[in-house]
Amino acid sequence: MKLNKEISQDNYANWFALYHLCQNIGSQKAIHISSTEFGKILNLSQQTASRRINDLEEIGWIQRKIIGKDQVIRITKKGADVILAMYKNLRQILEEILIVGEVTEGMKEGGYYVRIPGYLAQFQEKLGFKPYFGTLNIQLSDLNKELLEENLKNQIPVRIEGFEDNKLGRTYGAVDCFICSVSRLDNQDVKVDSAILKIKRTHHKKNIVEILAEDYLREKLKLKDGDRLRIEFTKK
Amino acid sequence: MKLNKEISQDNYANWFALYHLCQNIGSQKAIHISSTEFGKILNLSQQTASRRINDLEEIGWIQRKIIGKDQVIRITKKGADVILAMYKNLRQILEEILIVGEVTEGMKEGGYYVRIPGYLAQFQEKLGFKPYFGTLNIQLSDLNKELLEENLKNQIPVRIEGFEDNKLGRTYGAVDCFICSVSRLDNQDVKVDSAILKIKRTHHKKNIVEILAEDYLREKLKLKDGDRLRIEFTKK
DNA sequence: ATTACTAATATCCGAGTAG
DNA sequence: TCTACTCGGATATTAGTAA
Repeated sequence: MKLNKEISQDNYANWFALYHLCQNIGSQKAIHISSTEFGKILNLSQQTASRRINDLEEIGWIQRKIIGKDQVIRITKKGADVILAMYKNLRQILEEILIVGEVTEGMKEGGYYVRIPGYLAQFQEKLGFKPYFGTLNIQLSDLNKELLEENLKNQIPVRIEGFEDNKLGRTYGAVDCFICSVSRLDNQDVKVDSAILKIKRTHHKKNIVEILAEDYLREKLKLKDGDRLRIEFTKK
Repeated sequence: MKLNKEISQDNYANWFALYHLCQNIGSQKAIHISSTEFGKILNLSQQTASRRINDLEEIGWIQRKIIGKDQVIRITKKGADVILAMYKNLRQILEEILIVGEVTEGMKEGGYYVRIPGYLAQFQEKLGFKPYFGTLNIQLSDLNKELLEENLKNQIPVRIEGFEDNKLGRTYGAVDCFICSVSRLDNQDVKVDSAILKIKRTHHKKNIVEILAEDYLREKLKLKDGDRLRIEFTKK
């Protein structure tokens, strides 16, 4: 009984059709494809594939030219934006679901910084807490690391300035911190304000992140090696 | 006539249901949601929403507990992987569609490097071509820049080593190059082997990328300011 | 309240086919 | 060949309820 031909933007058949088109366009700017071929891609008949293409054109997600037997399709800006919007949504979802890592042993570089008075004073002043004298190390999967890095790009770091120790005659470099909160995966009620320590010369191989907090996190969250933690950014 | 209840993984109704669930779970590990509420999110009836939840559970994308009137849903690993797979596919699509920028004026830092013999010899040796004495500057949108950065992470750079010039008594830092090819958006047939110059002290504000090639790209591709170029990375 | 069954109905798909 | 129409049958959704 509906009069508008149900060609709406939240029709997921259309979304999937666009998605598959994009996948098959690859790096060309346009694709020559018949409705039969497209039907094969979508696991649908030529007739339905043809209707999909029509619908996508009506929505304005694609542009299409039929020249004789040849049909040339290109994705419009509007269509690319639809893909982009979904991409961004998925990224957000994954960041929320997946920024999770395992507690791993040792207090490495991070702990070193906390114990140097020139840094410690700054941590205390700029982070708003006096950090425990060691850091908690979190091991991330490649994907988690990647997602974390992407996330950090959108954060404004707390910059701990470098300084010189004249007596020792040596220089200490600047360090960036990223405010976050950490919690056990199995108890989201207790979230501890923390900071990720971003040290210049990072391990490129090991996806380990160092967490700074006021409390001794292993005790506070009753953590042992291998326990899983979620890192969150209490953002905007 | 089909006996298997058509609860398949490539059923996009299920995919969208999972997607919307994820969006509403947010950073909680689980969500309390009734089928009526879920129906509102999906723009579907309570009955259909209920069936969707059942289906998702059967596929193994979610896990669900009904305790009295309360229904608690959590995404399984398998479900998260489905989202992740789509994310990765979209990223690939966007990289192919969207790594596009506008030609902008000037030969900036890049050109400087090419003219220094200590660098030039290395460019020639390691890139396999003797670069033109200036670079082409490409202005990227924030998103394009972001996608490019992500892409570069997966590339192995050609490292141009730093060196010292004893006569001048100064040091030159290392530079990373990323092999790519560039082409006009409106003529994908001509692709020019090039390299992105990754200079340490990048403009953090301006999303400008510098391209090195054997030919004078402005001439070779008949470019003027504002023309759009696609940057591609030939295969993985 | 809930979830979810069954039956009625709305929607979608593809065979046949025209242009 | 192509695209894309009509229309009957297949499938999905919802209304009415039960539990």
